[in-house]
Amino acid sequence: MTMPEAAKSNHALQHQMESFEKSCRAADLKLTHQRLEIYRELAQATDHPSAETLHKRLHQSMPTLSLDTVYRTLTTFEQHHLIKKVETVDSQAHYEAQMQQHHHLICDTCKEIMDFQWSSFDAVSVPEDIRQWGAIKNKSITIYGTCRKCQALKEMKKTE
Amino acid sequence: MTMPEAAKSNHALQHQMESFEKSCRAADLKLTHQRLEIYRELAQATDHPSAETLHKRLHQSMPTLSLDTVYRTLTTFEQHHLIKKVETVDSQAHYEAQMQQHHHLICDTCKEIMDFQWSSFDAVSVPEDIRQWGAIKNKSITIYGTCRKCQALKEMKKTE
DNA sequence: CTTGCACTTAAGAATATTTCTTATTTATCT
DNA sequence: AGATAAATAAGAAATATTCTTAAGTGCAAG
Repeated sequence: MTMPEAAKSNHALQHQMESFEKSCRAADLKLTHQRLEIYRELAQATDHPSAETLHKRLHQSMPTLSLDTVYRTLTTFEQHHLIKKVETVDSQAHYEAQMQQHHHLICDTCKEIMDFQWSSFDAVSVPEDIRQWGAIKNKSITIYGTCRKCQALKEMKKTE
Repeated sequence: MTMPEAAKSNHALQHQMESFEKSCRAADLKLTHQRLEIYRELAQATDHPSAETLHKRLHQSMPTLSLDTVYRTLTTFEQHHLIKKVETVDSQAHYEAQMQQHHHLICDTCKEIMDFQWSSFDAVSVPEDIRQWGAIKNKSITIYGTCRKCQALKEMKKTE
């Protein structure tokens, strides 16, 4: 089991970019500056950002990048299975570039989404009567609770 | 383990309505016609409807019911933990009145969401290093795949 | 290395989803 | 039944996402 990823190393990111470029070529997607930067920004992020958040971050270095391009590009990537939309109860859609099997922890206070692995769960197959439902492709867990940071903040407020 | 609920029996629904009314009184929520009908419609539904879907269904019997009231009422119910918002990648928010621990099957073709139980999973506690993250309140599974109905349709198209 | 063309982008308009404002109505407590 | 705080309807507004169109760009063929 691995702990929540720290900022990705340059080497790992570069490798991921190369693999991304290869996938784009295979899918006949042109390698535009916008696509490369949007993918890189998402791959570097550890917080499952929304289109708006990505746009804000990229605006610094690409002042003419339109929000629509971010939306359109994320949708294109998702259709080609290069990134994933994250299931949330949020009004904005959130995205991740992490394509390996993993699960999510969501803090009910700060709403932060963290990745985690649980390989022994991944290995079990679902009960027979659920398999009847159809062709199962994937199963993933979402854990809800309050993260340590938010717990600590609540404690502080109590003692005030 | 129970299979996906069939249309709820009159008796069970009546019981659920009584329990709902009790919770409303306890929470100082006035028992308006709109609230009762919105809750009843959601409790009867097996498809995790959106506010818009509920509004369409209720419009027949309550032509003056506003969509805003449906949104506002669902939000109120959710804040009082009388219903739940369902995690999806959909642009519209989906709701359910089922408050017992359960999990979801989502068909990638027709997008239908079904409930299922997996009590042996519910019983296991999460690995130690994940428990470090904070105070865990709940864990739930989402299974993706193609339901039998949609599989059958795909087969038909192939043989055409 | 230039030219053509299909694909992509930016900008603003349009649509979709959800929430707010305000005047009116209603449930509940006397 | 009357008072009152809460809830509703209607339309306006805010937020989130997608579409239209004209201009720009990657990349393949010459």
